Amino acid sequence: MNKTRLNPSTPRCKVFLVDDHPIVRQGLALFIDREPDLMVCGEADDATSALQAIREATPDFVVLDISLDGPDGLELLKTLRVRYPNLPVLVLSMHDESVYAERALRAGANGYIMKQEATDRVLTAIRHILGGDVYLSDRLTKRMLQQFVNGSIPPRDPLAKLSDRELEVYRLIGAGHGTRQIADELHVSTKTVESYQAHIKEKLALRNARELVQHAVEWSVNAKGA
Amino acid sequence: MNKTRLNPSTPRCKVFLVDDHPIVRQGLALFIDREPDLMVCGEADDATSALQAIREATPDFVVLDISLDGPDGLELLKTLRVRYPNLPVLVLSMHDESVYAERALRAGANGYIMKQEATDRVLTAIRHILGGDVYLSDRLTKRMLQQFVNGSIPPRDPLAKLSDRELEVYRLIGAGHGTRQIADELHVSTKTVESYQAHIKEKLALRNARELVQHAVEWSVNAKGA
DNA sequence: TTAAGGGATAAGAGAATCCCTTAGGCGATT
DNA sequence: AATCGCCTAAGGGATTCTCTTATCCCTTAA
Repeated sequence: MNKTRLNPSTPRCKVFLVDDHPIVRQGLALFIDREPDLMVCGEADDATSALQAIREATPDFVVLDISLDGPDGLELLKTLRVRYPNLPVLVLSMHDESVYAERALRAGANGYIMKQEATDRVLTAIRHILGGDVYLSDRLTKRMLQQFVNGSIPPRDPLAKLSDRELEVYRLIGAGHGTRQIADELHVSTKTVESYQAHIKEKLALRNARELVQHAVEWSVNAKGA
Repeated sequence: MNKTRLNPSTPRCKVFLVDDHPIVRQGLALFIDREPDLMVCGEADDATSALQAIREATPDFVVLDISLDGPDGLELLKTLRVRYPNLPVLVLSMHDESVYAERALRAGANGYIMKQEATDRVLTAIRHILGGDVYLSDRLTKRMLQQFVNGSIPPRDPLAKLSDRELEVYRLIGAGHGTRQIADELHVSTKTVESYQAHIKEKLALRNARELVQHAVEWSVNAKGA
């Protein structure tokens, strides 16, 4: 078979991109459009517009960045899972796998890949997933298997104790956002955000609000950690 | 005139890319290479290999991501400034401007642009800089001007505008201390500490208390203030 | 020498947040 | 069926935030 031959009877797979960095989006788009069996059918830079655009573009595949402004990628992923249970989603992240990978998979992602990885890995991942597999890095696969074998492993990262929502708030705190601002971004009451902040403080053993901000900012500066 | 005709008498400007995300690098590369007057002459994903590759590729321009693994982009920028004082550098960052822009400019960057901005802005920025200008976002330009106005001519270190007492409070904020705690430590009233915090916010053009803590923590993490 | 400016200190007041307690709904696990 | 964790959010007092204003002291300039 010839990979370069375009066959109109097998139309290209329509891929939708969600990432708040236009550079990344357009870079990916150029790459994907070069493939004979793939094409980009739309893009979005935040969760809200993504949902709308996806409804109209009816993609066969979504590439999703975890760390969006406002409601983050994890939230969007969960919503997508409800509305389109069979739509395959590949999660992109600039963060180390240890922080988001497990959450993403639990939320129904079909694959997880870091932006540090080579670009053609994205294509590999897309094809793996379209073939029905789940795509993970070797390292992460090993870790998940190990976790499977000996029950659960002691979470070395204290952030693992945070729930998805709490982590989302934590991230926004690290970006310098205020309580009210976060409430608006997540479309919940300030009281709810206050609750999350209290939970985070307790789980991370932080004594007051300043220490919480300090912790979150330091984490976000390191931005990838181990 | 045909734009597609390559004219050997006006060689394309050689651009070097430094970013630890291959997706971003290749996306930018595809974009830049489409321009008739620009071309990518090399790439690197960390500071060390960047220095070596730049020596060999002799670029006319460098696009540099601030947040690299290992020695970060700021370090690399400073080194480049020493070795190639006239080599123009555009700094890319995924962080909000308030975090790194000042440091980058102080370290000698010719422009600062966020990955959230449109891709063609990168091209605009490159051309601006090649024309001898400095490229900043409108918002950032405004902020810098304001600091220029209500400060003095040398905005070298924005912290230089802080009084001794204010700097002391700033330090303690960066350590995660609360208002009351700082008041006790300095043996003054909480009202006084509140005043200092307000002064600091104004002098550094920070919008709210969270941003103040963010700024102070980031400063203390970088622990050099140089 | 009188005025002006900046730094250290702090009070007043309304808004926002912090902090602690409590709680309903929901899905998963037991 | 009971329990547990998560998401959501309310009540209420304590603290902080934010803005405005002010006094005292010291230095510099008119």
